[in-house]
Amino acid sequence: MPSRSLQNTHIDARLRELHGAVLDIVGAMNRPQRDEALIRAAGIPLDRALFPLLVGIGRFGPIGVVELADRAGRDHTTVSRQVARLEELELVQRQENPADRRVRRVAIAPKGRAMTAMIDKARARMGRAIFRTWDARDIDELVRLMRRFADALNAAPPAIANRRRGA
Amino acid sequence: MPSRSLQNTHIDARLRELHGAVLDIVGAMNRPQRDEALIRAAGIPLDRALFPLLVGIGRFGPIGVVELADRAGRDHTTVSRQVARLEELELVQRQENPADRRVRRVAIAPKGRAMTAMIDKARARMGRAIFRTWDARDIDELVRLMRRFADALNAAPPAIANRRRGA
DNA sequence: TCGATCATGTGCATAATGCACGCATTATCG
DNA sequence: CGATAATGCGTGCATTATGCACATGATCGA
Repeated sequence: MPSRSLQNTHIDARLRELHGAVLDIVGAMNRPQRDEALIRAAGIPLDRALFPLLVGIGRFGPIGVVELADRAGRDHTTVSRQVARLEELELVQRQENPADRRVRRVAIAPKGRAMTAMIDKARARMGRAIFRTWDARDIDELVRLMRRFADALNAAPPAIANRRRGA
Repeated sequence: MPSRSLQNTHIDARLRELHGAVLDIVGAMNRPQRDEALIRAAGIPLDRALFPLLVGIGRFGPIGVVELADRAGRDHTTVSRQVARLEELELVQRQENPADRRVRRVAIAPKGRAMTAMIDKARARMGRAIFRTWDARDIDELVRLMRRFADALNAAPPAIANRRRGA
């Protein structure tokens, strides 16, 4: 078994590569053209700022405003306003929660569901194109390891990284 | 060999899981608390908007404003202004490029290098904590597959996804 | 050589963002 | 219990980030 310092050297080198890959992926996701292409594909005009929230609500909803804001990395007041706009567009709806009447869970509305469905289809098309040449085993491994990595990231010590969902 | 439709079914299911993991990772990276914790660790106060650019310049610099803007997912005019502020703070410097005098390559300055070095150290600490319990093989696979995934994402057909660096 | 393309930057109007604060509800603890 | 802290949400308000239109200088291509 290699020494601790050798292990760290190995990990540090991999960490640097990993960071590069994460930056590329985050960059790709943050690119507004991406959203706009998907939005056009969905046929409904939508402000760029609203798009990630709609996707998040479709994916994780019904969800509270605070948690949604945490996911989006924005202040909850900002998200609150944007959710209000999404509600005006009838893409989502806020519903009272009898169990805890502090939270107003935001759920996707039929119109919004239709939109996220088209977006999902576009994403699936893109994904199939990307992974066409991949071994099934590599795909499975990518998914498994990225899931594990994401979980570890969100469970990381608050002092260095960040906390999540009160967990 | 399974039929094409079965393959697609399998890929679609994995794609959905993958999307979830990507959202979690992007969410973690976009969380402002993360940046602020790292900035505090580095000891120098820095606007949140400037932080990702400084990291990007430290990582990919010397780099042109347009390419940097593309990576950040912002308009190049916005990035141009923010780079100007970073230069005022003496964290980066813009240098003329004799080979192509249109571009002013942005490079990290000593003061900025010191800052990114501290940030890198903090990230490495976090990374070691996260991967402490991982097999070396899993780490290697994660890095390899995420790199491949990131490359594929950036090479994806512009119509559906996005283009990158004029490529 | 000359029009197209590219990298960069400025003026300007707009939209997004976050903070301070308040309200209502729930959790905690003596 | 009962008081107090903590949580979730939303509004007013000031600030700033952002993007578009546009201009300039440089390079490329035919």
